[in-house]
Amino acid sequence: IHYSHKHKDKYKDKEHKHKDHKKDKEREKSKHGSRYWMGMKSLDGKVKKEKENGFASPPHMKIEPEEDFYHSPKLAKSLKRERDDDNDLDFKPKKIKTENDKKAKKRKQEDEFLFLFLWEEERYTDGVKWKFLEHKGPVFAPPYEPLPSNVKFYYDGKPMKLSPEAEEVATFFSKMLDHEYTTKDIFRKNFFKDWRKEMTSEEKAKITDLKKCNFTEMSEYFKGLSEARKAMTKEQKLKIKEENERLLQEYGFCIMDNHRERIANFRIEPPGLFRGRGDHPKMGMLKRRIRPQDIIINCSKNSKHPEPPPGTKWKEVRHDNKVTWLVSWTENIQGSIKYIMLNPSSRIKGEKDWQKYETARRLKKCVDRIRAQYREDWKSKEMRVRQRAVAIYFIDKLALRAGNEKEEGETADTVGCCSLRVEHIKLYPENEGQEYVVEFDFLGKDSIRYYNKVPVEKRVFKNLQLFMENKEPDDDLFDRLNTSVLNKHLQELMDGLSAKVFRTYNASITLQQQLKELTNEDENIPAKILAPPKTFEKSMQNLQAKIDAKRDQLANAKRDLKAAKADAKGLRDDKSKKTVETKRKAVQRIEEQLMKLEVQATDREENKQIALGTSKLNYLDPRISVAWCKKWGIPIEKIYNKTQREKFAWAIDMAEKDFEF
DNA sequence: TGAAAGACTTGGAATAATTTTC
DNA sequence: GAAAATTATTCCAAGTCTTTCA
Repeated sequence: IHYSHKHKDKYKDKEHKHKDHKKDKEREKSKHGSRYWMGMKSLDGKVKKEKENGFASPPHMKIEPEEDFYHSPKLAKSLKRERDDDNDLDFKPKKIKTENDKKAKKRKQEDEFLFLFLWEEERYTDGVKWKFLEHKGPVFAPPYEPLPSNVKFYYDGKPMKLSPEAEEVATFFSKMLDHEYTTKDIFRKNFFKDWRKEMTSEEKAKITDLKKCNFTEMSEYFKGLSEARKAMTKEQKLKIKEENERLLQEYGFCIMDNHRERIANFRIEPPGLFRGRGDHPKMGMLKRRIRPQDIIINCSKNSKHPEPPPGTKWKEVRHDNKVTWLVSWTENIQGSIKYIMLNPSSRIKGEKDWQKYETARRLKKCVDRIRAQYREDWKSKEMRVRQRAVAIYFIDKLALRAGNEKEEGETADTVGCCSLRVEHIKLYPENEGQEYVVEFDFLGKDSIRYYNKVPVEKRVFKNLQLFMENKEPDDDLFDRLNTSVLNKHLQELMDGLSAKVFRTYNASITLQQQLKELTNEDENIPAKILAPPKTFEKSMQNLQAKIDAKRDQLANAKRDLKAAKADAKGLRDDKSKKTVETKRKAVQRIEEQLMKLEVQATDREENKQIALGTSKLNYLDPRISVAWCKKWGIPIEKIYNKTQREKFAWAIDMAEKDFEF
């Protein structure tokens, strides 16, 4: 086949240029990952044509490289060499499931296409993420529209016309008036300080006390606007929808290496007041408006780069194909960089996701060894080794996050494993009949409280006592450890291993086990798996409230019935008899409703068992669920909604019913 | 070597769209 | 057919981890 050489040469070229083998991982990744993505919506119609060949449709052949898709870098390398040496264009996957011979010839063609594409994908070595990238740039926040003159701001009871700059910031506050934030001291203090920066000197002189500011008219005005928006006619709503769709079509997609890909966040974040989570020292600060001169554009040299709005300039246009972002800017609250990147359905995100689960599957193979190792290390002579070993145990057993250190005063005070302080744990040699109990109580990511009482192994317990000796409550529990030391160690234990891999691994392996356990042949499976909503607890509470209300209602109805009966007994007329009947019916009806609610409640509670809830999107290998669906004939739509199906398209395509995590 | 910068994933809250209930 | 409840989507803060820099 003629087109082979060109590619071959390209490949060889690369090989010579890059002698370092650090990135073998990347190569190995694309080897099998491309299977799905290469068949995806393509721009030049090339793949589409192949699709007519039956190639890009769900595969009826299956490639089964040894070792569950994973090659150690070394192996990957040698496989590659082999091919290279053979000048191998009729490279065949090791095993092909053949259904019949008729299709064999066709399949061979497919293999050649497959090979070609694998070839193509293999170019991405040394961190290169794409070859071609073109997009339309970001959509900026709409400019500020001054308030109508009848909407006034009052200072100290008197109306006061603000300059547009000061007024805009005031509107940010007024829009949050109903929010708890605006009652918090830090929020108010930060807001007022930043607001004053936007004021004219006259305004600054006059407005000196936030308590004297009255934003209610402004607040009412915005409430009115949102009411009006809700009350719009069908046509008006449709018009807005169409406009949004137009914007999406124009700015919401980019072209990356022959694919038209959806962009995740093509709109620049509008200005507003920073809302931190928990006790964030910066809450209330002004998030300033992003202008074209703040924006760095990233695209390929040979693309048509986006034009800045008339009369403006980009900060920079660069061509860095070692990164995946299209647009970036520096945010003014923390000074961190924000990015515009692709949607989870894109090749670049999907491949990465897939890779993540492959890493977790590799952990499965050596987790026993690693566990044995850290248990051994609990006995180490070296303090840092012991601390490391106990930390890994927590990460593995309790799914704690790594816990990077954070700059004090810049963010809320939250911790993870490595940043735990003495004050965050309590030790109980005995507690409620269990030995060696550790009580965790700390604020984790997003200032969400982690509270847990767990019995641990004696050695762990003794070590913790040791770590806490002679320390103040606010001292680090693991004073000889940080995340970079920890991850360096993990990396040595397994290529690609870091703390968060344990979360992925443990979540996925547990899901698989649970599915196996809880699904039995003769049962009518389906309802079980239906994922409880993220708001599970809340909806459970709602339901409970309903049940309680219904009970009250029932009690009332019964009382009424009794009263009516008594009446009827006394009066003995038709009318009161009738009332008794209706009351009786009412009681009956309410009883039925109550029953229904109670059934609902137990159903929901039981469903929790295989809760696919929140972790579904980030920690559970989608192939497990996909395989389960295929095995039990459950439509995938029951598990994943549209967005999720797009994100996991690779898994839906890739996983067979016998997939094992 | 350690801090800072950079890139990318994770996850809650707000908001929009859709479905259910009354 | 409106209101309420539920579910989907968007938004963006807060993490993790890698790379760069001094």
